[in-house]
Amino acid sequence: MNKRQIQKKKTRELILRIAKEMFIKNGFLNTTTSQIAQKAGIAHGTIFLHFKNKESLIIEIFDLELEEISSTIQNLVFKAIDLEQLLKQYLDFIQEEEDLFVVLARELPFYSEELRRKILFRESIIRSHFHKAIEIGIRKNRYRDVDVATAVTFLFGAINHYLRLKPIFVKEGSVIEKFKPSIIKTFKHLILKY
Amino acid sequence: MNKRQIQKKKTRELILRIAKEMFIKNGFLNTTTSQIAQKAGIAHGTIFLHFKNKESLIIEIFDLELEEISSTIQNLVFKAIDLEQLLKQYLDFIQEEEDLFVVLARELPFYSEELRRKILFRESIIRSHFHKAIEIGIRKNRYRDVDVATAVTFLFGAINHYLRLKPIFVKEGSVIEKFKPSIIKTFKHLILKY
DNA sequence: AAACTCGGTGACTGAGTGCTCATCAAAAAG
DNA sequence: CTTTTTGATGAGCACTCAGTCACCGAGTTT
Repeated sequence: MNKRQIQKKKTRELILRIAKEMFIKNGFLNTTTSQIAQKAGIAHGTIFLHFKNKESLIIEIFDLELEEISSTIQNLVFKAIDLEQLLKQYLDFIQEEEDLFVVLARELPFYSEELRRKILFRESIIRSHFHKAIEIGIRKNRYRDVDVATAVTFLFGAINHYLRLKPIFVKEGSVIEKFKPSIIKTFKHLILKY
Repeated sequence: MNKRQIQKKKTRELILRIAKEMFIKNGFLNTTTSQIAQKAGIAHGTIFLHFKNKESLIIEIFDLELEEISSTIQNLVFKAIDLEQLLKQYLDFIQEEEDLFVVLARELPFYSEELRRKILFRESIIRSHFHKAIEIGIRKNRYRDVDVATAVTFLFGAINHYLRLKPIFVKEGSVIEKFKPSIIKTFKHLILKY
């Protein structure tokens, strides 16, 4: 790589890094390309030299981000001994990346078809892990015979509820941390026999 | 009232009616004041003659709408014999006004502080009815000793989940209708002993 | 009938937005 | 050294939006 190629790559990575920071902090919808350029210390037009449009920039960021999330979850699934462990660790992970999950919980319905499908596809994989774990428990007669898909929706719905409306639940700090125990307890109530 | 006052009132009510239609159909965020004016067959400026700004127009519409919702729910509570009846009738009501509830589920986090507080206040009243009904059941030893607030959040979280992402669940028609039985069943699982 | 009032008008403003393109300067190629 | 290439620039474009204001004319008052 010659000087030009190196510089080009650096600029591209700078844009990705700053954009990711800003998307997570203020959401995708509320982050403008001018803001990104300003914060990155580059010209506004430079962004469109590296990315066809704002949409493809966000798509690339989410692709990288979702890939990372997926592999982290994949690790959790292998490590987690039982369903409670899985849920606990999943909530820990959300808590670590809470700003990102808050943005996703809020903005998802407003994203483009393509982006929404990608995110929901990843979420469906995560859901399927819970799905399987519950089904196994039911088959072993350890869990109640619940409607598995709906039970998972109850769980994910509650998590998203806390994330979406985070400011009314906590002034600062993590909302997931605050409600983790009651989420776990209630989910256990839902599936455990007595 | 003279001719002028009558005409003024008519225009005001026309704006409210058309705006409400459009807000419910396309959401508050995606409805512009120009669109409202065009559809109402009046000049754009006329809107701001009757309402200080777009925000106060939406606030007035929601105030009327939320008042109606509240009184309907109040009636449900008196009619409903038990918790299952209450939930069933509440879901029936959401189904009737599904377009509005879809918009609220999606856009709520983006509304102004004032509007959000108003909507959440009404929702909290509805939640409190479920809350009370569950608590009574627990005291009578008919329900399990669940964390009541979280159980209600699981329920409302799931309902909002279906509403927010309606297009991925149904192509057309009501998403609540489709999932009503499984929502009721799963909620019963959550609170009923066996 | 003249003067005044006021609801309604719509062109206009200003603050955005994503995106473009003529231009530049430094690096690469000849 | 000269020419060509190319990444970066930033003024500016086309567009959207909520909100304003000088003006009009029908309705009301005198």
